[in-house]
Amino acid sequence: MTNPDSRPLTLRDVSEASGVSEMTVSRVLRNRGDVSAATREKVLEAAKSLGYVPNKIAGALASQRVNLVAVIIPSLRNMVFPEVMSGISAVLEETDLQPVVGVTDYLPEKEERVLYEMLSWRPSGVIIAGLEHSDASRAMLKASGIPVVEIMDTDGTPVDCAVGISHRRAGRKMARAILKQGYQRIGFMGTKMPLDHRARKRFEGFTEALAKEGVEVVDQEFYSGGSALAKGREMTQAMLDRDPELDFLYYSNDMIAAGGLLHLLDAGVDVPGQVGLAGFNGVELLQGLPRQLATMDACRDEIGRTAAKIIADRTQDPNAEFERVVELAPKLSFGDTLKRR
Amino acid sequence: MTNPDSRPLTLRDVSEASGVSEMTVSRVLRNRGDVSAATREKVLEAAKSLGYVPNKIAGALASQRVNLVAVIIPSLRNMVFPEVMSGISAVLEETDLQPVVGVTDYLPEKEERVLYEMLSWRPSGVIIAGLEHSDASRAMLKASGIPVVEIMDTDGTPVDCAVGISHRRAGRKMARAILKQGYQRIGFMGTKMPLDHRARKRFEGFTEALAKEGVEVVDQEFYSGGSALAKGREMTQAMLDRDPELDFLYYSNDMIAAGGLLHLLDAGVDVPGQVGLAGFNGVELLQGLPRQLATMDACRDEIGRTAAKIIADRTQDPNAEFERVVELAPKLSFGDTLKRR
DNA sequence: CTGAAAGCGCTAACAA
DNA sequence: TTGTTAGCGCTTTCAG
Repeated sequence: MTNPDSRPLTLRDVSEASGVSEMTVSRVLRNRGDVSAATREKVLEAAKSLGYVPNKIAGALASQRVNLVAVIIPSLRNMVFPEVMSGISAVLEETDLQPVVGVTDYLPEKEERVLYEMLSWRPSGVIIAGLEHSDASRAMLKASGIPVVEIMDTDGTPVDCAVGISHRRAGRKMARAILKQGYQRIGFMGTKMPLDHRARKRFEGFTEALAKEGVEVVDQEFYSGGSALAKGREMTQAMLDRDPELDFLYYSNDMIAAGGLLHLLDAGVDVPGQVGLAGFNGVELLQGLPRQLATMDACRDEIGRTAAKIIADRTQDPNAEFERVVELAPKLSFGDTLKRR
Repeated sequence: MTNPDSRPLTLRDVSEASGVSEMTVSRVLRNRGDVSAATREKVLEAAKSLGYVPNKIAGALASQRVNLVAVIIPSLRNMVFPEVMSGISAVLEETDLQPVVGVTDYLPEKEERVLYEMLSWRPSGVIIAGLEHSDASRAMLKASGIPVVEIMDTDGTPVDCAVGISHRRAGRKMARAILKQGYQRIGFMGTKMPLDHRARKRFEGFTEALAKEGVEVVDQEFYSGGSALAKGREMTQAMLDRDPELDFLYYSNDMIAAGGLLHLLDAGVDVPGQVGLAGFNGVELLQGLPRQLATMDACRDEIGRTAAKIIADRTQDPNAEFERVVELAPKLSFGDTLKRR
């Protein structure tokens, strides 16, 4: 704030400094329409030497166009979302659209506030995590008249369109893989997050597929707060203390699974011979653990890219075709912790 | 996009629906000025039933006020920045200001673009990581006429004001602690990031303090890309192969330090007896490792809070007093990997 | 190729 | 307590 009182520069300032009409200055600055090289030169020089920064607020109001895409996610702490963001940014950087992030902390009311706030800037599109929203949020999305892509999840009905994976199917797939390896006494650990619908759906799919084979989860535990690695350790120890016969542990995310793995190795348990282990997400962060964790890739980057692509296409051409639901297939990697024989 | 062609609602629509003037509708919706309970009621009902979402673009243009704070950081992947964001959000949530994030990927040119883009929305303040910016960026910040807080680092001269820690001092402090424990043959591993000025300054402070005691870093290695944990493992193994006499390893961040730790334990090395270890950042993520890493807390949350506080105060009162440089003191934790005797 | 006029949707300032 | 008027800084549109 070296320049606290001087009025911000306007087009008019550039116009006066260059002796060119505001309109033509505006054209030059936006590379719109034909402007003679000489005039363009004059304008550019004046703008640069003054240090003019255009006022997008006025521009957006006049043109009724805002090159912003609202991206609404539950958290930045969970590495999943920064990775989705990367995919989105990578695609939007090829266009003139810009992502703007809003964080909901997994709270529907906060989601509603954030959404309202973002929509009031009249963005060109919305990318929002999950298919579960308050009625008011759904109403706002519907009324907005802009492309809306719900991401991460495809188990449900999108307001407009969706890109993600089926977490229910992912849970089932993992359950089948575990049973196939001959594991039988299975424990589950996850976050205590009634509002993390995707974790819930995975768990539901998981138990459902087990049930189909007559197997039930022997024990389960949910945590909240604290360091995931440490919690994974603690819960794993506690669960094995309660039931030393457990032969498989399924975790709702890779971090707590890693904690569990470290505990088991410390305790001298044979992994995966005596006890198998699997997490979820395929976070790159964790490559380099003593054992490579069995996990399932959530297609984060591709989800981001696909969602951004849909927004970009539909922004460019409102009649562009698009799929209502894009279901990606998560890849199961067995790592070193899911193979009995 | 269920509602693709219908014109977005305006104040006028609410005005007509409620039979109240636009101005009064505006007052109600902003809780400004005195409005009779009856009128307020009518307006609120009309607005809600129509599903009206105000147009902040028009509002901002008319009022010359934008309740946005631009937050410009190098990356969302490095957990440091989401944590700073939390601090910022926590404070701004008490005000009517909203953070908007821009990511630079550690590239000065991208920083310049992002800054330009954000300033063109005329935010109420800027929080930007680091003290090193291109001339153009510094010029824009100076000319903006709004409060600018440069965060994370205090080794240098801020454009307006700064909140952070001295990374040089942090490096020195760690060096002294290591020497004091009697370690002598010290190796260093870090990211290959010429543009990560803070890591560079830590390293400079580190070598400087060692030099003062006549000690030199015996070996050093820099990496880029890949999983930090895995890289930490590999580099550590390679370095110890090159020089088995090393007795201390200093890493530029906790993730690679954790990889190093896992390798050493696998290799049966006595930590910290035979080889000591230290990282940087104090990421909570890593609590739960077999040994608690020695590290230094970068005061991320407090940096975010303090920076946001400064912006909030100065936005409310342009003449508010504030410190030009707030240097926080990083706390050194010895954990289990930095104590010889 | 360049310019003039008329708003975009809202709010500051004033009047009633 | 409520309403009226005049812009905010730009872009659209239409005329030169």
